[in-house]
Amino acid sequence: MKIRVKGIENQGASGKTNSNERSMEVLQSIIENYIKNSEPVGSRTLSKTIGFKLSPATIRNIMSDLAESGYLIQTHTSAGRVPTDKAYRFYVDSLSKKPAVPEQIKQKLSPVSNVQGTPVEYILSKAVHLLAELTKFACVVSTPKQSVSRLQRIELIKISEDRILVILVTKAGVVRDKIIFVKENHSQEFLSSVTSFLNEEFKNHSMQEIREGIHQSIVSDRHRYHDLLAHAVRLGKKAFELNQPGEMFIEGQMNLLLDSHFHEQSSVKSLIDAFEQKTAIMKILDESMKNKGVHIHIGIENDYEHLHKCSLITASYRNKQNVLGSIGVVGPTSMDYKRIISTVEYTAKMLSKTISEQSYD
Amino acid sequence: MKIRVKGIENQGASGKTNSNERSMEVLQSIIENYIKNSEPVGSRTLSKTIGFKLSPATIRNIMSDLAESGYLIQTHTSAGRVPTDKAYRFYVDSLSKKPAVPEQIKQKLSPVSNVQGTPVEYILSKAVHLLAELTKFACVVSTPKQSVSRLQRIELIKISEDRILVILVTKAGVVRDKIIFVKENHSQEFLSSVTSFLNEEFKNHSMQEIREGIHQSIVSDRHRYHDLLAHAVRLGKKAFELNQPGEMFIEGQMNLLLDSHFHEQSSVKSLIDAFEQKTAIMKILDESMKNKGVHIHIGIENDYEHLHKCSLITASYRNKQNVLGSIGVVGPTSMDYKRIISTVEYTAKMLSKTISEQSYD
DNA sequence: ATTAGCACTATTCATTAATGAGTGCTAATA
DNA sequence: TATTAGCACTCATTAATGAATAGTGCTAAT
Repeated sequence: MKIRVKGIENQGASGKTNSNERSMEVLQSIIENYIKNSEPVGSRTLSKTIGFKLSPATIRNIMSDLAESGYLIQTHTSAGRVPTDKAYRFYVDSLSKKPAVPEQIKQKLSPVSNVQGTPVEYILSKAVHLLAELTKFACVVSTPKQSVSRLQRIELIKISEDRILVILVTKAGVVRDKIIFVKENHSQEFLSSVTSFLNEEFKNHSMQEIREGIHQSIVSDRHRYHDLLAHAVRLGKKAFELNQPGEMFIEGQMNLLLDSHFHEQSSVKSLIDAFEQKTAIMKILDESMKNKGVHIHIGIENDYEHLHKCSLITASYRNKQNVLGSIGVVGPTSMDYKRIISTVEYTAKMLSKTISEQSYD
Repeated sequence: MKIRVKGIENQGASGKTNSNERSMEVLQSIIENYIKNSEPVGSRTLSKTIGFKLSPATIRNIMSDLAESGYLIQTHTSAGRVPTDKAYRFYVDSLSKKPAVPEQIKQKLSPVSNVQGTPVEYILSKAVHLLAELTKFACVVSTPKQSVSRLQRIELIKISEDRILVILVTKAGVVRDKIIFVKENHSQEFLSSVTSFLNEEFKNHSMQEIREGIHQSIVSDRHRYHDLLAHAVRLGKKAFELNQPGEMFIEGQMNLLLDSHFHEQSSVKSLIDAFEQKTAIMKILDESMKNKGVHIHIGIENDYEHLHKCSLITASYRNKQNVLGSIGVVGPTSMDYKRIISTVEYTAKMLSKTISEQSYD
C-alpha cells in the first residue's frame, strides 16, 4: 500500500504541509501548462518548465497521487495527464482575487462607452461582440429584465380604430413597444388622459410592482376617476402584460468550433444543442444576477448536460438602481481562466458604467 | 477529334434537339442525385436511378461532354462527377417557376402569424429562427430600412436637463429610440410643441425625405413659428439623424458546421469570416430588395470570395407600402434548391402578411 | 525522500498491399 | 450511326504492419 501523503486534501493527520504545498504548485503548473498548450502534460516536460527543481520521477509520484485524488486523468496509458474539472475548480479558487486587467484589453473594450445614447440593446450587442472578439469564445448577454426595471414613462399612441401602440420607457433606458388590440374606439384625447393617469400613478415603480398592483391601485382611487376608470384598468393591464420573454444575444459561437477541444463530432452537437436550447444558458445568466462579482461554472458543475464540456464565466451588469442582466463567456473547460475572468469582469464594469450614465435619473 | 454533339449549348447547328434534351435530363438527374446523397455520382449509379434506360457507357459519354462544357467536374480520376456552379445555375433556371409549398412547411411556419402585436424585430427573429429550423442551414434577415419607412409619429421625452429621448414610430410598425444630448434646458412643454410641429410637418414622409428636406421645410414656414424655429431645426436634425446601421439577425450558423460540405478547415474559416464580416451578406440582402421574387446566388456568382462555396436564397418582405427588408438562407451550393426556394418564398410571404396586418395604415 | 534506470504500453506515423469504384477507349452490335 | 460490352487503367480508401516516440510504474540505488 502507498503511504505517501496525498497532497492538498488530507493534510490534517500527517501535518506535512510542505509536501502538500508542493503538490499544489505542481498541480497549478500542470493546469497552466495544459491551458497554454492544450496537450496532456508529462513528467519530463513539467520538470523542465519548473526549472528542474524536481526530477521527472518525483513529479511522476506526485502526479500519481493527484490522479488518485481526482485532479488529473490520463487519456491512455502512455499519455501525459490532463486536469479534471475538480482541478480547474481548485485552480480558480486559488487564484488571487483581482488579476489586473491588461491595458490592451481596456483599449479594445473602449468602444463600449462610445455608443452612449444608442438603445441599450445596441450597447449590449456591441459589448458582447467585443467580448467575443477578445476571448475568441462564444459570448452571451441577457437583456435587462423587464420585471425589475422601473417605469420612466408610458405612452399610448392610437394607431388605428382598434389598435394602440404602447411604449414603455424604463429608467434603465430600455424602450419596449407592443401593440394592443382593443374593442372600443378611444379618442387620442382619451388616451392622453389615461396616459397621464398611468404615468402619474406608476412612475418609478418596477414593472413587477405595477403588474401586481395595478388593479388595487386604480380601484382605491376610484373617486377621482370616473368613466376613465374601467378603461384605464383594462388598458393598463394589457399594456403592462409581460409580452417579451427575456432575450439573449449570442456572439462568436463559431469561435468554439475552431477550438480544438470541440473538434469531436459529439461535442459539437452538444454545443449546438446548448445554444439552440437557450434556456439552459439563460438560467445561468439569471442566476448570476443574484450575487455580485464573477461567477464561474466549470464543466460538470453545470446542470445542463450539454454544457458539461464547457465552462461559463459570467458577471452581472447594472445601472445605478438595479441589477439588469448578465454577460458571459462560454468556452472549453481548459480556458485561460485568469484572462477570461478579468476580461468578463471588466466588460461588465464598462457596461454598467455606460448604461448607468444614460439611465434616466 | 470528337464529333459528338455537346448537348445543351450548341444545338443550333446540328439540330439534334433530342440528344440535347437527353443531356439535360441526365444533368438534372446527376444534380438531383448529388443534392440528395452529397456523393460524386458515377455512370453506373445513374444508369440505375434512371431505370436502365441508358447504359453506363452511354452515360459516360454524355457525362464526358457535360464535363467538357463545364457542367461537371471530377475530384479525381476514378471518382464520379460533381455538378459545378454552372450546373446549379442551369438547374435552378430550368425549375418550374412555382413549386408547391408542402403542407408540413406551412404548418411549421404558422407561428409567425401568432406573434402579431409584438415588435417587428421580434417577428423577424421568430421567422428567421423557424426558417433555420426548417432548412437546417444558416438564415439571415435584415431589419427594415430606416430610410424608406414613413413616419407615423415622433415623440420627444425629456429625460434630464441635457438629455432628450427620441422615439420614432414608423408606419411599418418599427419603433426606434435614441437619446440626444442638448445644451439648452428645454421644458417639456416646449418639447411638446416641437413634437407636434414635427409630427404635423413630417407625418407620412419617409425618413430619407425628412432628413433631406428638414431644413428647407422649416425655413419656408418661418412666418408661423418664431423662437421655436431655431431649436426645432436643431432638435429635428439630431432626432432624424441616421444612427443605427442596418441590422441583421442570424440564426443557425451552427447548422452549417454539421454540414459535410463545410467540413474542411479552410471553408469553415471562410464561413466564419463571412458571418463576421456582415457587410457582404448585408449587401446581398439589400440587393434583393430591389426586385420582387426569390433571388438566387450560387457559389462563385457571389462577389465576396468567402461565399464562393455557398449559395444564398433570398426574398424581400414588405408591408402594404414599401419593401422593408430581406430574409434568406445561406447553405452549401449543393442545397436542395426546390425545397429551399419554396420555403424562403413562403416565409417571406408570411412575414409580409404578418407585418402588413399590423402596419399603421 | 529523491532519483536513476529499465521494462512496459499505447499512440502516432509512414509504408505497403488489397480493394473497389469509376473512367476512357476500343471493338462489337443493333 | 448510336449504343453498348469489355477491359485496362487510375486513384482513393482501407487495413495491416512495423518503427519511432512519449510517457508511465516500479525497483533499486543514493
